[in-house]
Amino acid sequence: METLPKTYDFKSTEQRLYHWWEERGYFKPHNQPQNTNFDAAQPTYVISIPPPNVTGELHLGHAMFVSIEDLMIRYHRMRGKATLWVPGSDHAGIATQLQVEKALAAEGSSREQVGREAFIERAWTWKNEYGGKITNQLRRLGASCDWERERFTLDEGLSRAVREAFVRLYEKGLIYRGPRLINWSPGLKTAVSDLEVEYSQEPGTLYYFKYPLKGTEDFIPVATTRPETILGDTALAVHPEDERYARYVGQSALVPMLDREIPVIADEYVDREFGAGALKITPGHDPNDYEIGQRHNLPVISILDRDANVTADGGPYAGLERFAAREQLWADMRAAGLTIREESYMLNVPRTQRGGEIVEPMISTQWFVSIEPLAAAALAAVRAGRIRITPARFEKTYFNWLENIRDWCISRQLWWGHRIPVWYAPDGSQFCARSEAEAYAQARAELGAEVTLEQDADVLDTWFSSGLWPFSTLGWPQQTADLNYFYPTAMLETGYDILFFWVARMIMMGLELTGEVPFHEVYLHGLVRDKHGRKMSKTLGNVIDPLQVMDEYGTDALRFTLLTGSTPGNDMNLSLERVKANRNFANKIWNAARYVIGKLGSLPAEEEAAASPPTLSDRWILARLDQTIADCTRLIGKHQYGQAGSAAYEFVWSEYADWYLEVSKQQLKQPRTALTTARTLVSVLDDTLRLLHPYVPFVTEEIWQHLKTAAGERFAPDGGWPDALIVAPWPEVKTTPPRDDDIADFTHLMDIVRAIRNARSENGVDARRRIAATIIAGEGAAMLAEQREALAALAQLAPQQLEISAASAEKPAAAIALVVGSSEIYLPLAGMVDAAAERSRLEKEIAALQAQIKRLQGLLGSPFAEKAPPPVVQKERDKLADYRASQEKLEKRLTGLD
RNA sequence: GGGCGCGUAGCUCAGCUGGUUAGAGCGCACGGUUCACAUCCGUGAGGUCGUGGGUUCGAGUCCCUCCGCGCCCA
Repeated sequence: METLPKTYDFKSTEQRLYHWWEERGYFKPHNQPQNTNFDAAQPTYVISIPPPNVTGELHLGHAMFVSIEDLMIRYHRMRGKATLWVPGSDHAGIATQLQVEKALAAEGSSREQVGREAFIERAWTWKNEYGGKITNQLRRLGASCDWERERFTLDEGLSRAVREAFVRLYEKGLIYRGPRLINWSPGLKTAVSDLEVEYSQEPGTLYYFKYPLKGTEDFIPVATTRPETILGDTALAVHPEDERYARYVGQSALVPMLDREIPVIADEYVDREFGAGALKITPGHDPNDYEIGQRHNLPVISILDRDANVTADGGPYAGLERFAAREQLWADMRAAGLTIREESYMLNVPRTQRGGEIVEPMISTQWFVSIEPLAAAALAAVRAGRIRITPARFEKTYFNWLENIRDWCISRQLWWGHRIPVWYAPDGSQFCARSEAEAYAQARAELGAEVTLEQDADVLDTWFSSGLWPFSTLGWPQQTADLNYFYPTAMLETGYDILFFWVARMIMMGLELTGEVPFHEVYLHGLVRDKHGRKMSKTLGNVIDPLQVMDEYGTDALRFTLLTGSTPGNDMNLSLERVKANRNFANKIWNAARYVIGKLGSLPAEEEAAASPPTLSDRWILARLDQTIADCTRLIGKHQYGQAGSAAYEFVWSEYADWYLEVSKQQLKQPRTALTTARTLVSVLDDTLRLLHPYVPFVTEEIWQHLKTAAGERFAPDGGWPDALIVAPWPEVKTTPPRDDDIADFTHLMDIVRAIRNARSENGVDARRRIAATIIAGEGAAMLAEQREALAALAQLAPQQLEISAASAEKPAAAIALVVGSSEIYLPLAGMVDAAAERSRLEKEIAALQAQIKRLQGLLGSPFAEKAPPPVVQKERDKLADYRASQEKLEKRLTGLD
């Protein structure tokens, strides 16, 4: 006979099982083009992993997405779909480059010193050394990805996809290059996209000053938060209806300290209430000003260079750093009598998502995706329901963003990334091609054989390659067998914080390049915060490391906590107490199984009990299992993963373990019922493990393997034991229609047991003492009689002194009387029943019932009885009848006491 | 300025399309060495579901107001 340790030891289990699963090939689709018996008609279920940064370290965001996606994957695998989870990682241009630069700096070197080629080599070394870290951490979470299909965004295949995508968009006129106002990161020395800029409210200063007008002593007062940009002003704007300044429109103003002449213009954009009511226009360094500049054909002056130092256009300030220039200029203006005042002001400061330093809007020649046509298609796909987003409210966010989208700046002045596939000839003409050779072919045809080309120095935004992820990982642009079979994918699961960065861009790219939606469904989860709802941060010191949590409580406990503690699209606060509780849950299942497996060794032979029909308890647990299977399946289908998990949890703990296992102890002692009981124990446990497997894969697989061995052929499920739980079929409801009467009967028994336990506890009866009981159960008598052993065991009654009858004239006098539905229970607690106390207790019970009766009488006398649906009304009528019957019984007892 | 989410038991959270004495875990009180489990078992206390109003026979659930917290976009 097999014996299991007393507690579940996740440490000795998790790694072993993970390797075993992987080795056995369970992470691969059972049906795939590489198989000899491949069937292209079989349905698939595919998820592309949100590729973590290759330099990243596991955090709870990863733990969250892995838990949810692995649940989805395991569920569909068990449902029989050809299930594929494509793993991979992202080269994360800026993040990785910064890491490598940091390493170089530590050696007293820099990327400029080592040069581009050596730097990239260095980055690859870095990637190869640390890149496996994050994927190994994903494995620890139990991620059942097909690792043989693992991809990296800078792989040759994916790089080819990136070049192909670029060329196609370029040839279609959807990619262009040109000078535009972009967000410049002076620290990183690269352009970043609008999305990579974060705005933070910070206290600052609003500077008021006089804008001198040419040829007069007059001036217009102007306010600005960034005085240094005065150097780049090319107009002064007032509101067209502003009487204060109307007469100046058309005249010229003089840029302070530079005396450059600029026009005074009128534009509706000016807010007369703000500051002094007039606006200086700096098209070279402000997005709004840039637009006004375009409307008025204003010249654009760049007064800051790539390092955010003042350019020659800044005259005497040339060479100063931007904030030094601000101070110097303001001091000079003060000396010149041009300043008015300064007031403190809350600034909206643009900072880079990565480096955190202040972004400088500036004119720069960059590559852009002409986004509107792509956005239109992406909008249409979701509007038409070809892609469904859960929770649905994010569709609105998605629409709103795409409807107001601006061209996407895709070039980055970095080295680590996909080099832009464009080559320039000495005369400036550009050739966009899939390879250098192709570019040369084009150039020679146009410019002659002697032409020499130079490739664009920039790389592409990392999100450009991420946008191709669902199809590039499957082989696109080649029409591979994988692509044909597995694309479009089924589900895209990720955090709502990258809806725009990633999800929307994949939809746009997928539709444009493959003509199909890249996935049919999007599921967005929320952020994981600390137990008080604060964002986790190193400065707050409240970061919870998932690896530590797994070390302490096990992977299953963490997964179950994340899965049942969150609702779609909402942030969750993680508390370690809850993780601990879920570790206990894993142990609970373990011990239930330990009991079942232990019992299987000591059963009577088959012939002794071959024909025993299931008892009420057996039928009840099977009926409840069916309900739980139906609930879990329905809820998972609706993406209500938390509720489905809780339903399984409740079933295992509060029904199977707390009640059925206890009953089974009695039933197993009797040869008549032993075998059916064992069979029921095994089959309910088997199905329950299947239901829980997507949530807590390790403990369930481990138990299931033990169960399979112990139960053997004798108690095998229909169709036999599969090789492993991970590939076992998802449970089906076995009995239809549901056996509601069995549930009602057993529930009645449970109510009786609870009432007796309660009475015992309230009367201070020693928990170990077996007491006598008389139960008068009317129509329920036969049912209870059949369950008398169970009843006696559960309520700690003395079996010889347990009387169950339909009706009885003899009601013990010195006894506590309980009424549970249609049953009356008498507990003759010799020497413990105080008549006065019993009377007062009964009176209290009666009063409570009367209150309920009164309430229901009122309800049923109201329009409720007319207007509510008949079944609802009937339910209340039945309740009223029950209460009345109970009241009657208790009153009789009360008078009987005299 | 526009949009969204949250506010339910001391704490962390469920509660799907409104159905009538509101659930879980932890914590708390009392009692338990019953042959699966003290990472456990039994019993119990604890909530006017942020506020005010409305719709309805019926509202934690739908609508509006306000208060508090958070997020996204501009």
